[in-house]
Amino acid sequence: MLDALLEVVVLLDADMTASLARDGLTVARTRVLWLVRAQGPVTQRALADLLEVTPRNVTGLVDGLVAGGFVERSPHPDDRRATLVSLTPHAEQVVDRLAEGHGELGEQLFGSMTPEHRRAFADGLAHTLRRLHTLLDGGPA
Amino acid sequence: MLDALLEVVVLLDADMTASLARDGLTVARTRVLWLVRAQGPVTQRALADLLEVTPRNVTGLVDGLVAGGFVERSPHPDDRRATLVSLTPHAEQVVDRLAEGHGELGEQLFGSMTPEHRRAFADGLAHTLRRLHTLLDGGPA
DNA sequence: TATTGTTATACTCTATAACTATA
DNA sequence: TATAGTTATAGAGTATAACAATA
Repeated sequence: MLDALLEVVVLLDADMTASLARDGLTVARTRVLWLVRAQGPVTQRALADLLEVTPRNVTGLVDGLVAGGFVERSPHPDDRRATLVSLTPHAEQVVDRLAEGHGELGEQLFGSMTPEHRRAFADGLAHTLRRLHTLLDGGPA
Repeated sequence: MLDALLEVVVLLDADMTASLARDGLTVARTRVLWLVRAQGPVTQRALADLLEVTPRNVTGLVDGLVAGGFVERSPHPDDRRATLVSLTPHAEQVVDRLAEGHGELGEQLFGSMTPEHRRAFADGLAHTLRRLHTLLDGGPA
């Protein structure tokens, strides 16, 4: 069963990577866009905390997104050390489309399950998630 | 539901990455070890085909594994162009232990499910896998 | 001619450390 | 002193292209 789950992991990753590549995006950069859309303009420091990644890494991700025309940097109005990152209109469109695709993918993956199967599968996922959180948080180092 | 599945993806990846790091391994290099264990000594060309990765990439992966003492290169007996990659005794031990850990992880994730739940979840995974294969193989480009 | 594996080069994601400008 | 973001440096995974040795 773990093998099936791991195969799902691999295929989902391949599907998402290929899909994003068509828009000139990567998984890591798309996570940034997703956060900025949810939060509105944010500092790079906040992005680093939310992504659980170093500030240096955020610099690189934002550099790539600026070069691709997905985000813009602007000075923070109150703190001259800080930079605000915001979506361009183009990125807003792209991310909206990605959100639609997200819904469609769910429909394609689970839409043909019967309601009972879907509920049973959701239960299994919830169970697995709880176990994984236990492993990662409280598990043996 | 897709969100739960994606969270499982992220956490599983984090768990495996952390676990492998304790042995001085990465996910990509471990895939090589896994294949070599299954196949016996193989050429780098064969590894490139099996991993669906470029030959140049295999050179790098094998370089890293040689440096870590996990694999050895030896000349192919019949084809002087080719190189055979084989596991060191140390790697055999490590991979055996990883295989045990694989079993334990399955037990930790699914062992506390009731048999009916486990079967239902396995069904859901199989369904999802079929849909993913359809998407990736025959899906719209 | 075709194949095996390499060097050369490049891009992405990630990290630590040192530094600048600001708070 | 502390914080925000940068440059400098490094390692890992991935790719294409050119090339040498061999088939």
